[in-house]
Parts: sequence; structure tokens; C-alpha cells
Amino acid sequence: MRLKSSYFYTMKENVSDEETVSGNLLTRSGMIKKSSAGIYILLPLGLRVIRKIEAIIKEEMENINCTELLMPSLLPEDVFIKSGRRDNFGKNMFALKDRNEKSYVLGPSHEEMFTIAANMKIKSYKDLPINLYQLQTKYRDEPRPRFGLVRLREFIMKDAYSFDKDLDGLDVSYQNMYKAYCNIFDRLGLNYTVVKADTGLMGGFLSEEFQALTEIGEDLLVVCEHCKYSSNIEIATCVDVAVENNEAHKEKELVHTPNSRTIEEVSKTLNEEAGKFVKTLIYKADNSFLACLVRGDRELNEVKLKKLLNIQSLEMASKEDVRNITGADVGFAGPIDLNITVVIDNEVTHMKNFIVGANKTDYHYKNVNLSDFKYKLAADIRNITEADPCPVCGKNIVFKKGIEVGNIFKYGSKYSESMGLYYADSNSSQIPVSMGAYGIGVERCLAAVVEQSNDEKGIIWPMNIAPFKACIVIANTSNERQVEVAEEIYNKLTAKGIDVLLDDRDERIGVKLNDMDLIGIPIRILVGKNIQNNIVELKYRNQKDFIELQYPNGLDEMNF
RNA sequence: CGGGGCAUAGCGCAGUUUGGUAGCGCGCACGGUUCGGGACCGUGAGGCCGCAGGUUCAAAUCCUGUUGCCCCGACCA
Repeated sequence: MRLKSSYFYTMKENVSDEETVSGNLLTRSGMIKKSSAGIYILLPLGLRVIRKIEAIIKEEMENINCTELLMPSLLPEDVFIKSGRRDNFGKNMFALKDRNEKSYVLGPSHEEMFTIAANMKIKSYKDLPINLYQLQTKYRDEPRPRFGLVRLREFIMKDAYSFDKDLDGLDVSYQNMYKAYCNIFDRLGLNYTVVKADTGLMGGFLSEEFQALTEIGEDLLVVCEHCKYSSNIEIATCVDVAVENNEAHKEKELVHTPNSRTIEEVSKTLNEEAGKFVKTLIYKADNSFLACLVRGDRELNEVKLKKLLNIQSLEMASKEDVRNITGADVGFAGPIDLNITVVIDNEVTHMKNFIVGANKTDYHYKNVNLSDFKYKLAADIRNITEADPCPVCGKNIVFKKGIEVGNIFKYGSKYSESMGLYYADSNSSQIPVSMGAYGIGVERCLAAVVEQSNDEKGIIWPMNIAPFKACIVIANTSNERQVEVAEEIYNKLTAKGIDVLLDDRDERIGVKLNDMDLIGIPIRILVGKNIQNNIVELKYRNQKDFIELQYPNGLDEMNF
């Protein structure tokens, strides 16, 4: 591509509606442009990167015999009603009606559609296994799109689905996909880790996430560097061992704690550490209320709670509900004489003489013990902390932040049963197909790469996905010899099939070099003054110094 | 959905407190001087001050409503 006659622009300053490094660099380098919240234009340069990522994905999919097809974006709402997911997605689905008032949605995910497609082919065990995928635009009306290309409302997803006879078959497909995913993210040049995760909205019984490690990551990952345990915090298990505690059992005592609603406030009022408190969180779980107890300085883990009690919808109770249930203002709830279901965190069972709300405005109880109230069960319902031991080996864990760039699921028969995808085995029995699903967020990969690979000058693309592998900069376009040589190099490399950019703009050299640094082209060939001595200058974006190359021989020997 | 912030030229911002007819830098156009790391001088184009109402002789500025964008949170008990 010749820059002079192409769509290309850069910006010197950061834009105000992007907060992240990647959002800003991609915007400033003219690769993307925000259209509305969570929706972007992919400009020519940005699209080239997207296409390269897609090409890598396609190769790796073909390598494991996964076949591409393309689903529509506009889907009849009925299929989601049939699978039972219409309500799960709720407001996250963009919904619309056609002229005849028939309801459609913009596909947020395509399990149902792939199940329908699979049903056309799969009749017998002889038709299995089968793997299908697509690269297609997904629509999700996220409550809060953010972080540039990280959380989008319209985005390209590679979604693949495996269809097997049984769980053993599924396991083979799953492992193949796992390896393909590692290949893909390796080739993209991402620094990532794989963690166990909640199956969430998609359902099923196993999910692992490929997490690109960056500070702007929205997911908190729990990693043990001793035994390789790694998990999304949402399902990281807390192991609470009873600690030696010789404290004498004391009698509970009502204490006055005016205007002390939060743990922070009460701990100040009573001059006690947060760890001495047990907080009581009132939830509305489906259609009943629930009180959950965790230590004052801990966070409740809603994913664990939902799983534990098989809850569909879980939200904090309203102020009014809390008042009705506890008889006190928000901030003074406690488990004593509370007549709703009480669930306590395992850790609380090891505590003695702790402090809880008194269900009376401006009062707490201190020296409370388990025998002072009733509870339905004790379980692991809190978030793990960095001070907790690894649940597998007991050693130290660390937290990391990640962007979820890929996710793989074992569904089993969840969708095949709801969508009626059965095959005949050798006895002609109808057996539900075992399914797996495998997603990659294409724009997210791009954002994650930029987050991980940049400097004060701009983006540093890995060779595999750079919009161009090399750029040729003409130092002075009014020098005929420089132009001539640059053209020769450009034509030669182009003829070899190498993506190369020719900066033939009539700009000062500084402008051109800075632009090339900003857009992050890995290899730069500068044709300038030294061409008098048949020398061109070669510089790698990720290195500091340039190399003098003899022209033309030095270039001909280079590998791109 | 709750809280906060912002909206003025393509981009970044000032002007709003105290109402008087719009400004700076970058970018863009033209001319000149420059020309190996974002040049300099001069001239110039470009804005319904997010949108809709209202107050006023007069509104970017005050009032009401609305939309969009960003951030924080989705909690605290």
C-alpha cells in the first residue's frame, strides 16, 4: 500500500472518550473510530489486523477439522424461547420486530442455531463427531460497554461447536480445541493464562477461560505458581481451616452504635478490626429472601452462592425489604432472631465472640457466637483473598488481572436436549448429542495485544498480526534516487507477497518516522541520504538501533 | 440500574462563576523559507457552543427538559 494515495491518518493527542492505552493508540493510529458506546468503525489499518487474526484462527480451526459456516445475525426470538435462554439474556439482547410484528433478536451467541444446523446432518452415531465454526458479528446490549475494544456491544466472535456421541468423545474434541486455542494465542503473541471459570449464562459443566494478562483486565484470576492451580476468582475455592482460638466463650451484649452502618463505620465506633465483624447481607434470591453471613473484611461471592442454592436470579434486597425483614434501617442487619433463611460462610464457623447487627437501628451485638442464632447451612460463599492458601497445594497464591479472550465449554447434553438434537446408536436408541462450545473475541485479542505491546511511541505489533510486516520510508521525496530505490524495494517485496507499506508522503522525515512508530510496523526500511553509498537503514520496531544494509544484496538476503 | 463528570472547529482545550454576538494549540488550505525524528514565518478556511423549550432588549453563559459520551459501582448491611 502506498500511503500517499491511501486512507490513512494519525493523531498526535489522546482522545477524550478513550481511557485505555489500547483504545487511545488504536484511535490515534487511525485503526478504529468509536461510533457509539461499545460500537466501533474498523478503519482500513485496523481491519487488516482483524483479518490477520481471523486468518490465524481459521488455519488452526481447519487443522483440527473444524469446518466454517456462517449464521445469520438476525434470529427469530422463538429459538431462544425454545432453549430457555430468552429470559437469561433478558435486556442483553437487542430485540426488534419485522413489519409483520414477528419478533427477532440480534444473535448474542449461536448455540441454538448451530444445534439446528447440526440436526440436519446428525442422524446416526456414524455422523459423529462433527465440528463447526463461524466468524461472525455478535450483538450484546451490555449494561456497561467500556475499555475500548474490550467490552463491546457489537463484536466479531469466532464461535465453534463440537458434536460428539458421548462425554468421552466430547473430551477428545475439547482437548483438541484447547490445543488449537493455545496455538492461536501463541501465534497472536499474547501473554495469557488459562483459568477454570463459571459456566454462567451458557450453562454446561466445565468452562475454562483464556485470559490475556493486563492491568485493565476485568477478571480477577487466582494463580498458584507452585502447583499450577489457576481459577477465575468467581469459582476459586476457599479452604478455611479452624485456627487455634482459646478465647473464652462470652455472652452476647447489645451495644449502641449510632450512625454506624458500614463495617468501616462500626469498626471505628467500637474500635474493633473489621475481621472481628460478621456482616449480614440480605439478598432477594428468585422469589424469596436470604441472609448471607461473611466475615466483615470479606466479600460475598455471588457466583458461588447461586450455584450452591441453585438460584436463577440473585440481587441485593431493596432498602424497604431490608427494613421489613430486619425491622431496622439498612446497616444494622444481623442473624439473631431473623426469620428468613440464613447461610453462613465456612470461615464464620471458626469465629468466636464476633460482632453483628442487632436488627435494631443504631445497635449491634458483640460477643456473638454460632449458638446465638440459627442457620440453614455453612458453605464456601466468599471471595478468596491473596492471604488464603492455594486450595490444591496449600501454598501462596497470587492475583492477576486478565481480559477474557477465549472461553471453552463442555455443555454435555444441555442444548441437544432442549433443542431436540438426538442420534441413533447401534441399537436405534435416541441419544442426545454431547456438545462443546468454544469462543474467541477477535477485537478483544487485538486490544489485548496492544495493551501488552506498546511503548511511549505507540503500538508494537507482533509480526504475525501487524497490519504490514514492513514499511519503507522515503526520507526525502524530492530526491529522485531515494524515490527510485524505495519503489524498487516496494515492488520487489510486494511481488514476493510480503505486506509492505510505502511511505511516499511529502512529509518531513520526523513526521513519517513517528507515524510508523505509532502504528507499530515491525520492520522499517529507511531510504535516505546513505543511498549515495548504496546503504539503506533497517530498524526493528522493538529494537533501539538501526542496521545499515547494503542495497540491494543485503535486502535480498533478508527473511520476512 | 445507582452515583459522579463531560458535551464549544476534525482533535485537544479556554470562555460559563459575573449574560453583550466565539477564542487558543494541533490539524487543514495557500505563499515563502526549511528538509534525517512531530519545522518556521505570513495569509486564510472552518463552529446553530449536543438537542428542545423557557427567562431576557440580548443566552455558549441563567432555568427546565432531553440525548449522547466517559468514569466509579452494581454496592454498603
